[in-house]
Formats: sequence, C-alpha cells, structure tokens
Amino acid sequence: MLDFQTALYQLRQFLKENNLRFTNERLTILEEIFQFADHFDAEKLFNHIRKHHRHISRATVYRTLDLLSQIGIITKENLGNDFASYELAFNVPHHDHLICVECGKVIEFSDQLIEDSQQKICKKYNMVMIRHQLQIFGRCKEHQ
Amino acid sequence: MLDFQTALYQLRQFLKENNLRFTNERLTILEEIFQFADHFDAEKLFNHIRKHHRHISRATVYRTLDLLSQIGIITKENLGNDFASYELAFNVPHHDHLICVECGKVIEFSDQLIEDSQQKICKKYNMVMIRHQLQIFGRCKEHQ
DNA sequence: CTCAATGCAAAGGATTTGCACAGTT
DNA sequence: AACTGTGCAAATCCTTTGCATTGAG
Repeated sequence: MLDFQTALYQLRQFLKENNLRFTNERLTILEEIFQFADHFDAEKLFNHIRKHHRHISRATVYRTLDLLSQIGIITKENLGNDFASYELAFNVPHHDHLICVECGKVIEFSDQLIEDSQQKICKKYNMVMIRHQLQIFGRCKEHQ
Repeated sequence: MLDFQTALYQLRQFLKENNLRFTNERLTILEEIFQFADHFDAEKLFNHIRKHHRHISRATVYRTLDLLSQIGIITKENLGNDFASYELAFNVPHHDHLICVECGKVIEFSDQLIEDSQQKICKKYNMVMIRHQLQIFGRCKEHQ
C-alpha cells in the first residue's frame, strides 16, 4: 500500500516537473487524507480538515483532490451517490467495491478472473483499457 | 429486448396497482424514449421531447424517469459523467459498458464469466446482490 | 368531486470559477 | 519580482421541490 512518504515524494516530483508550487495547503491536505484514509468524499474530508486548519477553503480541497488524482495518489470514483468518492491508490493491481445499499458499508475485493475477462473484452472490441470500475450493490450480512 | 407494448402494459399495470394516474405526459415520455432508445440522459431526452411537445416540463421528465426506473422499464446508471444515464431495460440477464474517454462512445457487452465471479464474491462476503455495474474506460479503435 | 400530476420557478447539493490578495520560487 | 495558489462568494450544473393549477378516475 502507498505510504505517506512515497505519496509526498510523488507530489513534490509532480509539482517540480510542472512548475507548480509546493504549498502548505497541499501538504496539509495530503497529510489529512492519510489520517482519514479509506474511502472519503470531498465534503467529509473538508470538514475533517477544518477542525484543525480553519483557513483551508473548500475550493482548495477540491482543487487539491483533482491534483492528487491526476498524479495517481488517490482515485476518484462514483459509488452510487450523487457525489464523488475518493480513496488512496494502492499498489495492488486493482480492486472493486461491494456496497451495502442499507448501511453504505464498502467492502473492497479483487478478482483476477474478472480482471482477465475485462482484458479479453477490450481486445474483442478493439479498446485500449485505461481504467475500470465494478460496483456490486447489495445487502450485507447485517441488513438482509 | 423490451418492446413498447410490453413497457406500456407494465406502466399501466403499475399505475393501476398504485392508484396513480395514466397521464398524457407519461405516455408521451415513454413513447419518446422508445424513439430515442439506447443510452440517453435526462437533458438530452428533455430536449428531444421539447421539439414535439412544447408543454412538457423538465420536472415531469425527471419525475417520469424516476417512475420508469422504479418499474424497471429503464435503468439508471452513472457512466462516469456528472449526470445520470438511462437506458431501456433489456431482457438479457445483464450487460456492462465500455466507454471511450475520447469520443464518449458506449459499447455494451455481457460476460457470463464475470457474472459468475460476482456471485461467488457476494457469497464470500455474505452479501445478497441487488445489482451491479461494471464500466471499462478506454480508447476505442478510432481514438488510440 | 377528489387527489395525484403538472408547470413553473425557485431551491438544493456538489463542484467550479472569477477575482483580488497571499505566498512560492 | 513573477506568477501560481488561495479564499471567498458567486456561478454553474444537474436534479429536486413547493405551490397553485390542471386533469384523470
């Protein structure tokens, strides 16, 4: 799994390469994400950050989330809500999501058979895969 | 594939069972969807409908789309945009989407191996599956 | 006649943007 | 000093809602 130091390095690297600035806000937001981890959305992260850093604006949070997902430090996905969900990028090849429609619990899983099948399908339709997302909605053990 | 007559019957049936009204607007919107078919979003459908039925409001289109997806005549899905995509429900078990990030083209496919794997995964995590969606983003033959 | 459905415009929620000022490089 | 990043509030996009009116049963 991606650790903070690596992410920080990637961020600095990207900023340098693109003549962008390494600001306190960007550092703070990256730190807070690592404390918050797992799945989160912009609003929740913003509220979390606000507790300790009153001056950071919602706009900067959104802009930084964009930046970080461009770099690949986090990924952005829609988990069936009307807002985007983010999570730290892992080094494992890929994983998908089981989502309980009752309690919203999210379980990650990955399945090589599914990954392979997807590659086959892309080949069949002459597509070059960039990314993919699989979401299974259901009821978890506690909510059936 | 679901044909218009069947859909219409399902709609009337549902309305009757729930003491709701069979209105001209609902009929018109269903008809227009069948002309429009494939994948569409609320705004595009609304514009299409507006050409021939000036009086139908955006609100009614949204409300009817909700109704139709409740009944199961159409399905609602997020195809990576910030708006919902709809399509007519088919009788085939399930299908997923390949989406070209360059031109937005959508290809449908279905893969039994993937379907089976998903069932296995649900079992493994004690989930009861309700629905699922798989989206593969990539570049199509013309945009590589 | 009764109550659900509609149209309209306004509200809503998530996200983006314009602009003056602040802060990196 | 030059120019990107930030905060703020307003704007935007898609979607939903309140309310007076219309229309199906």
